[in-house]
Amino acid sequence: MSRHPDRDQIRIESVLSALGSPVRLAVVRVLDAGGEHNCGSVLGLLGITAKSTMTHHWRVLRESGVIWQHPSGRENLLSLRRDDLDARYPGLLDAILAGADDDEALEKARRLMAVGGRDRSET
Amino acid sequence: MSRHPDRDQIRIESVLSALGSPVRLAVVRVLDAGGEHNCGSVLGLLGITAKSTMTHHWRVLRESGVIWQHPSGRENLLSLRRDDLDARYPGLLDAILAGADDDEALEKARRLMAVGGRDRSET
DNA sequence: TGCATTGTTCGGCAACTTTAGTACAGTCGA
DNA sequence: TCGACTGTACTAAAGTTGCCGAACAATGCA
Repeated sequence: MSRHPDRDQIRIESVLSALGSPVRLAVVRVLDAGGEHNCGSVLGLLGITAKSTMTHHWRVLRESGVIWQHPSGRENLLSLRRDDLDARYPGLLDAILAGADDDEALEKARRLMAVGGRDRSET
Repeated sequence: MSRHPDRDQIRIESVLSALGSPVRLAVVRVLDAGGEHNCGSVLGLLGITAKSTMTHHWRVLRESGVIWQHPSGRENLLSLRRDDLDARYPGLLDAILAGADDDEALEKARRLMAVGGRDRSET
């Protein structure tokens, strides 16, 4: 069931397209913030989504080399492959995570402006 | 015909999914290496592909905020939005471009090994 | 003005992605 | 051993992407 690529089998295109999805980027942010998670706990933090849907996303993240996924008891623990990603692509993950935070802050600020400052240009 | 996002409308997910494609990543590497290009010159460097296919890729790169595309005479000049990307996501573009170079070098080395060193594990 | 050049738009097609429902397999606790 | 729990496998529908040919628009040169 596994299929994790070795460190030197990771390709940047796969990493980028894996992270170029809102759901999967959110997963990676959760994993970066916390320690160990099982599938269900991440699923809870993201709000909705069916288990089978997430199984699909786990596979994309796993096969692109972004996460480790290993069974432990009846759970399947998830963790970021930070060491491998940092080794292959120094600064990439940090830049992406910082960028995601930045986007979120910017979005939040924009919403405040829309309420307090009379939004002028949006529909 | 344009539709370029403002700097603060750029979202990291769009950038990542734009660059998570071999063709578009190659385009960005070409733009990073050289100065100004028109559509045809990049198309030539990538080998094949129909013009209309590339028009599609230009749009993805343009609308995600990765490139500028502006008409000049009968050509359409392309350039990387390096300043905007660096401002929004410091280190991201450098990490990606370095990673792409690294992947390519690794791939090249692997091919040499396969010829000289008797490849053991591949199909 | 006529023609070649440059790239866009449009329509269609195949392949892939995302999502979810249902059924199932492994593990832990009672 | 039985049942609850965790997650995968399989299937399928809906949407998206990538690719291309043909027609079109804009420009510049002769």
